[in-house]
Amino acid sequence: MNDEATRLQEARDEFVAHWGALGTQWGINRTMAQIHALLMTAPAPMSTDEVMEALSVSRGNAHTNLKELIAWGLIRSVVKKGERREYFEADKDVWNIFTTVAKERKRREIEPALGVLHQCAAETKEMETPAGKQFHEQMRQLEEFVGFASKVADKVAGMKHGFAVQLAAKLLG
Amino acid sequence: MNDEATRLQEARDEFVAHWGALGTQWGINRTMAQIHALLMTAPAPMSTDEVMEALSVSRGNAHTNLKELIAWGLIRSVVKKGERREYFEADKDVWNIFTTVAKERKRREIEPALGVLHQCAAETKEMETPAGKQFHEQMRQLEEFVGFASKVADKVAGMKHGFAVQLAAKLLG
DNA sequence: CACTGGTTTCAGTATTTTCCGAAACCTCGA
DNA sequence: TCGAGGTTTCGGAAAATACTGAAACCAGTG
Repeated sequence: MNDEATRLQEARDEFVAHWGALGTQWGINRTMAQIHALLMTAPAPMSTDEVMEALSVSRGNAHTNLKELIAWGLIRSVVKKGERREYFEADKDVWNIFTTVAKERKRREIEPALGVLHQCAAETKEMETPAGKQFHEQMRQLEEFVGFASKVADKVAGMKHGFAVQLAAKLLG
Repeated sequence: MNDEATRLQEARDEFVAHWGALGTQWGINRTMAQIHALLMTAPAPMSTDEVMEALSVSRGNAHTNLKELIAWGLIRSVVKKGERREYFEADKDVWNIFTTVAKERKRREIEPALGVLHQCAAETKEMETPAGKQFHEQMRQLEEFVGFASKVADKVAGMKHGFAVQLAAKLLG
């Protein structure tokens, strides 16, 4: 039954590979997504060298993306006592992962958009011509909506898991 | 007061430029995002040549991205009667834009992920070792969550604007 | 049927992003 | 202060993506 170990390894490799491919779909670089997949399914924290080995990537690449994952808050480094090197482990709780990603995406995608829309709306506030009014109105509506989305994202990302499930259940019911 | 026309033009250019930059942040190509911004703020439908002119891009580029926007459902082509060439106009309703984007993103980001997770979970369903069980459990949880997200996305994208506002108001209140 | 105005495709080029590999850099213990 | 083990940085190579320009194509009209 050592066969099972092999099949597990295969399944894990598959997961890592596909998750990496998916990552590129959503504008996350492949290596970063792969490392995340790897650590999410690791039975124990892994060192930089283990990651390099498992994914066949260079030290520089592994390092950059480990730091990036830390910056996102998706993994953290742990120090095994008596050891000098760093080990990394991923948060495995799906709800935590979700809220972390949601917060980050909000910061990167929603907030800059709000800034642009707000400015464009402000600049055209006083316009009198139909064209000016129409443009302003479009900006205002977009700003309103995106601002709204921003608030919703905050709210959801701040929820505890149980509460979110309850809410969603009601929504879907 | 022709000055207002100038300022409006500047504001619009700014919007188009920034929206394009934002687009790249979310994995949408710059030109596509710019064309969308342009058409969202156009007082009337525009032809391919007008788009090329306004953004200083090649015909091929304009054409490709116009088709892509049509494929997403964010713009549509209209034929002015008596004219031979195609004109394009964007849906300007923010809620429509949102649901359209949401549907497309779900299709591109959520559905493929579900497939991968489902397969990895299935492949490890019968495993007996702790490592195998743990991996399976992780896949199962991810699949469950993503499936859930998928349903929520459907539900929200299918809502009428008014209803969504009502719901969100309750959520934020 | 051939001309005109318009659309679509695509090979090659430019730009952007990602990755490697190696050197520079820390930090602790001897 | 040196050396070993480990981390960080970064210039340039490689890969992926976007864009151009021009040719092929298509549909009405004279």
